[in-house]
Amino acid sequence: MKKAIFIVGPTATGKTDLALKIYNQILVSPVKSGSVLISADAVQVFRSADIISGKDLDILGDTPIENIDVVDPTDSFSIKDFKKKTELAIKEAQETDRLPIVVGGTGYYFDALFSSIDTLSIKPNKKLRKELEEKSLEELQKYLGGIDQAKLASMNNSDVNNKRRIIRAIEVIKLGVKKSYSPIFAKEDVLFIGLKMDRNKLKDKIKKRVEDRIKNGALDEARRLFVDYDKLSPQLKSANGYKQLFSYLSGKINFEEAIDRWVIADSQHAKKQMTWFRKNDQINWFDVGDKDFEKDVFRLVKKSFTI
RNA sequence: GCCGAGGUGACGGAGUGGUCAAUCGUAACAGACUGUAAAUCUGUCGCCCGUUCGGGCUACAUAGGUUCGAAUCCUAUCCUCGGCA
Repeated sequence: MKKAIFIVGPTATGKTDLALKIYNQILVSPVKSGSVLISADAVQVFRSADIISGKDLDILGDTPIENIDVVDPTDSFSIKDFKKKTELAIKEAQETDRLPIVVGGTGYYFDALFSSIDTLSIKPNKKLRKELEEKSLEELQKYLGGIDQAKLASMNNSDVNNKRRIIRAIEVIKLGVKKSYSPIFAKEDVLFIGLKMDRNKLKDKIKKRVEDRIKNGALDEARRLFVDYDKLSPQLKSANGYKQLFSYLSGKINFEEAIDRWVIADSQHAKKQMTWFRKNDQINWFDVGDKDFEKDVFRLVKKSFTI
């Protein structure tokens, strides 16, 4: 018997919409006391970041959802916070006989729920990071090799060239691993539903969606946040849409270019999300281009939970 | 019409006789990922063979020419942009 539903897939495939439908379906089920919607999204955690980040407030209506609007735009939020909050929400759901439905596109966040990431307890050391960031890649590699040759040797070509990863590695070694977190369940305990879409169609949809968000006041939202730009969380500053509109507001690029770049960033994001999720062989994929895909999803849900 | 600048791979833009299938950036494609993950990083990127290595073909507006050798020099044509008419 599965213990939860995870709805994954690239942006703009209608994950929230499907989650809500399943939520409503389970609401009327005689064997479950309902479900709990939990978001796995690294940007929608921020308050005041609504339109550009694509919170589906309109389709959610009054339906409660966890992990949305949990921090201020100037706060930081990390995978550690996600793991903590999500596990709490899942436990609570289980205690009240409700089914946890985690929906989102941040693959890394999902993975954190299945593995004991020992280094997660090691907080970022701002001073150390600042200090190390000034060093060149070569210097950092040398430094890491000096304190932990094995770690350096274990890093792949991609990571060895990634300053950020080397700095984190050094940080971890300096502070030492303290405690480990055990996962709340295994991948096999989860019914994975993956939504996908033809790449070109997805690109078109992303473009339209960006245009809609502009019509719905994305620029005003960006302006409001831009006032406190220096204090904003780096995560928000670099998030799709925000990054480009901030760039426009600071006069670096014109509006049209900002829009174009936003669309491109979203498409690239979708591609990277697919790269991430493709590795997970537990996912049951559904093409949202198929007319009857929802029926198939419901059939699978029913079968998996006997509701 | 005259004067000036220029036409390079999907795009931007280097290169100004040989080491050029052509630096670099973007886009695209594939991938990595253990506290920034919508982040950060890696690989590929004219076509065809062949394993790394290599080999062949077609290419720097078009057509000729000079030269052992041209994206680079010369001539003509077409086109673009700026200035003057």
